[in-house]
Amino acid sequence: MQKKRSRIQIINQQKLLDAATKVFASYGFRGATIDQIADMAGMSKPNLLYYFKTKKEIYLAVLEQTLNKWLQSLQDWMVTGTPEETIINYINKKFEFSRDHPAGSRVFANEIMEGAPILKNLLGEDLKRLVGENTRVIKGWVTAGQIRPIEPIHLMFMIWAVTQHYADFSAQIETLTGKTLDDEDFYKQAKKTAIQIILGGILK
Amino acid sequence: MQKKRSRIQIINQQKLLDAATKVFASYGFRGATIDQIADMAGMSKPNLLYYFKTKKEIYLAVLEQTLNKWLQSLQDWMVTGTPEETIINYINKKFEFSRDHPAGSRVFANEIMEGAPILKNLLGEDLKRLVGENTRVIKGWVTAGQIRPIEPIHLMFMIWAVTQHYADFSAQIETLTGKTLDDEDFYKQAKKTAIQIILGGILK
DNA sequence: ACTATTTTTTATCGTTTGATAAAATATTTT
DNA sequence: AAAATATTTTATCAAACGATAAAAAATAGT
Repeated sequence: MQKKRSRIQIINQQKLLDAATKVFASYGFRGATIDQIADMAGMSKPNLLYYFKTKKEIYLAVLEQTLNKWLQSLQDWMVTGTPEETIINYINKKFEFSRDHPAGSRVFANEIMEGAPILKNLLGEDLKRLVGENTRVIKGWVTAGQIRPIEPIHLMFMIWAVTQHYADFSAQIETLTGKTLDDEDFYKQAKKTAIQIILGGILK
Repeated sequence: MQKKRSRIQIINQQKLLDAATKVFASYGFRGATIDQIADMAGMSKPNLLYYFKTKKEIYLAVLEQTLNKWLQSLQDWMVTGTPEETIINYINKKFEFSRDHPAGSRVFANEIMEGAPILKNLLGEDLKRLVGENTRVIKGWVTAGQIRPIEPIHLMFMIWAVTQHYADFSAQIETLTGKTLDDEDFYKQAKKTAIQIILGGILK
């Protein structure tokens, strides 16, 4: 039976999770140190370990929180609209996530580049199922002649790639353009270009 | 005056660079350890440090080597052909790099996510210049009415995003599809889809 | 074959890192 | 206000890490 978390506990745990997300986003699990995380949260190391017993525990909590936000942002991709509406909606959601949770996006990227040892289990079959459903929808569009013949899985990879790119490589993008997704105009233009190309590439 | 490198030196340095590229690709600069690198190269740690005095030195050597391969693979993007030919050629080159140097691609990705502290200086203005030239070419296509109106920089980001995605997220791609770019059919299909969509999205 | 040089191994050092124990302080409950 | 509980700080540890010194072994030059 779990005791209910106190007010102070909730505040500090969230403060730590936010700090941890940023540190893990920059340096990955192995490269991040709990000293860094504690510092960024304005806390001592043993105090951090009072809330999360191990480095792995706080990393897991970060992954879980990010994953929830991510899945939540994708819930209604399955809406039954026209291909055009659906794709636009999907790209919108993904761009939103990249803008609102760039650190979370990079945590995923790091985890995957380390071989996704944790995320693989955490996602389990959920992502496979989700991808399976989506590919089936796209396949349906193709056979119904609503879009040009296309390999669904690669279309999905393409959408993921573009939207994540703006979050994961924001450092590079900023040196090249001086802008980030926080810039309203830049955000709109990036999204518009992605939608224009992808829709133009699959619609008849 | 530098003494010429011995046969053994050349072999071992390359062996270390190859191992280091893989380790840095997985864990980034901070997360990688020289023990891991030495192990993977079948060498003792002090022996590694005989060839590269510090961790930073071997990291720099890895970045430099990868950067050279990368720039080399992009040298002739400026060929004056039709937009269609040029884009296809460019995407081809990028896909080739992702297939032949996936670890190198991930080293870049890690470096950029750490804020690109080294790469920023190493690239200096070179990348900016390269990007500037390319955007000018694309802009030319637009004003000449050869392709649909498009924001050049975002088109470039899109091409980078897609091609790099297959290298950087190969772990995820493999769990979802069971395939990697080493699979000839998968490689062709990924490339074909990318070209189809991007060309379809920009050509009139 | 002998010497000089290069390469490898063994031993070790100071720091950093993840983690624990226990004392001190703050907060909540009664 | 006193007692009970929760939180924070101080002190410390063992293991891992980057790095060095010096001896041993291997290779190259004469």
